[in-house]
Amino acid sequence: MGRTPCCDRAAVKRGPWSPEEDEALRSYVQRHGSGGNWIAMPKKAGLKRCGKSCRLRWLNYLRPDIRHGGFTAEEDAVILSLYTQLGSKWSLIASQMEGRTDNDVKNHWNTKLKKRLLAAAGTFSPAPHARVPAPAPAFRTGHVSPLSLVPSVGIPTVKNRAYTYDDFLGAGARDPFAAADGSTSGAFRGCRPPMVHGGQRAQ
DNA sequence: TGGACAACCGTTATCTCG
DNA sequence: CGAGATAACGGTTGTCCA
Repeated sequence: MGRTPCCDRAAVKRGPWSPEEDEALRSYVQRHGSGGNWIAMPKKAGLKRCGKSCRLRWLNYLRPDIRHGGFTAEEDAVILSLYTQLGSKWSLIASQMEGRTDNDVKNHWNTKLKKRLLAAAGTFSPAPHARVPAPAPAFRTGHVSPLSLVPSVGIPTVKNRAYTYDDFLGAGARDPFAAADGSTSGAFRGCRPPMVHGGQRAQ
């Protein structure tokens, strides 16, 4: 609705990624990181893709620490528990689960867990008010660190602990991939790492 | 204050499998 | 061919800097 597109649709390739494109993106990010600028990166990497598309592809698919599918019952429990506490804060939920992306968690919820929950609610509790746990009011203001809420939830955790900002600074210093991907930044919405310059954030 | 950017999340498109 | 799973897109929001 009257919004300028993030990139020139005519000039960029869209749709599914080819293995060649994956390889180009992977090798570029592994060698250089995103260069601090996803918008400029595809050009440097020789990709005819929107920077946003590259970023998403890397974060959701190409990162070496990503796991796909095969959600365990424990992970299901974590998602369910966090969803009842946080609502659809997929990035927050994903940040509590090793190797999972917000997109993965969201897809898993929408395709499996939601239905399962509805079915279970229908079986065990016909009362309308008891069907789906009402999500907690969304907080997007960033005035409160969302992670600070998680330890009080009393959930089974997949990770040993919740990461802290310092953990990621440290990980970034050790691991070029962690430095490049920004994968867990969602956990720090409202208390993000400072930008270095021109809107770029230190990872 | 507005532009640029990353991050986020809902929705849609595409693929896969029965 | 339809349903389910997954990948990608579109639009919004929040933060930073000039």
